[in-house]
Amino acid sequence: MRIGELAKVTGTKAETIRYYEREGILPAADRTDSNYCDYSGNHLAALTFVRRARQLGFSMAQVRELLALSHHDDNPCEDVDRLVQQQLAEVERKISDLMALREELGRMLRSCQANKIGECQIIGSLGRHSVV
Amino acid sequence: MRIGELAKVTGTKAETIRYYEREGILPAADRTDSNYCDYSGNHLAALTFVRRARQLGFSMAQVRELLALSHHDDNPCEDVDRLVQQQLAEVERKISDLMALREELGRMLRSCQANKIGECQIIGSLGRHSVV
DNA sequence: TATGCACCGTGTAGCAACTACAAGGTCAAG
DNA sequence: CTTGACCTTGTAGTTGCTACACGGTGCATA
Repeated sequence: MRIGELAKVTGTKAETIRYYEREGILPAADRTDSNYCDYSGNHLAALTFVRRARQLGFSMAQVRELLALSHHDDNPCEDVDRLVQQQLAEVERKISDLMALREELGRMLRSCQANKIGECQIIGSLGRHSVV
Repeated sequence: MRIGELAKVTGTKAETIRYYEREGILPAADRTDSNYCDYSGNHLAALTFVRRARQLGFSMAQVRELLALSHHDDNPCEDVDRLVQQQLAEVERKISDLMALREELGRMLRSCQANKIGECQIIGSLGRHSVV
């Protein structure tokens, strides 16, 4: 399978695949006589794994850990659990930050009854207080 | 006021302040005889504005716009409103993305009853489906 | 057989928004 | 007069890609 096809079936840009290979996130592909990359089902599986983990918000470093863990079938999965829990906590933190922001932005919009910048509460509020 | 003091009162790193100046987000500071930066109350106000806008999730480009708008007291504040509304919409999009992620991660955690990587549903689920 | 076009490979540079040095200058206290 | 905290400039690193430019390859069509 050439890089374009792998790109298409995984919804990943070819350049991103090359980047993963360079970074050692994906194993190097075989090469044809004319130096084209030749990807196997293993590559497809690995790339799918990586993309999915990235979509779930795991960092590249965490993806490396998950990949390493996934290669040891006999180990307990506490470590995987821990990574997922960490990520869940991180996501929850982000959600609550963003909800605070949403409140603040909503307040700003409601506060502005003026129609000149000079009296605009929004512009004013940017200068004064600190967030939350 | 020297850069260290401005940094302290605004909770910004000195290097970040220099970066803002280089980028033209903040006006250049005056210099003392020994070439130290000398910041005024205007700089403090501008930096406070910038930091607050950044904390609210506005991009540097948006901050530039907000700054430009804030300098025209007589203009209507529709444009400011529009920027805040855009940002609010963006924040809401991020919140819903993250809530979907939270669901997914929670599902993964609950699904794993195994204690070996080989049977781990979490590792398994990373390989198979696509995100929502 | 020639040629055109889509594809591929390598290498390098760019994005956002900082952050982290290194190498050297300045200033006040002890 | 030296120590230490502060300051300056310049450069390079961070994360996770993305976007070229330049040249080679493969296949269908004229």
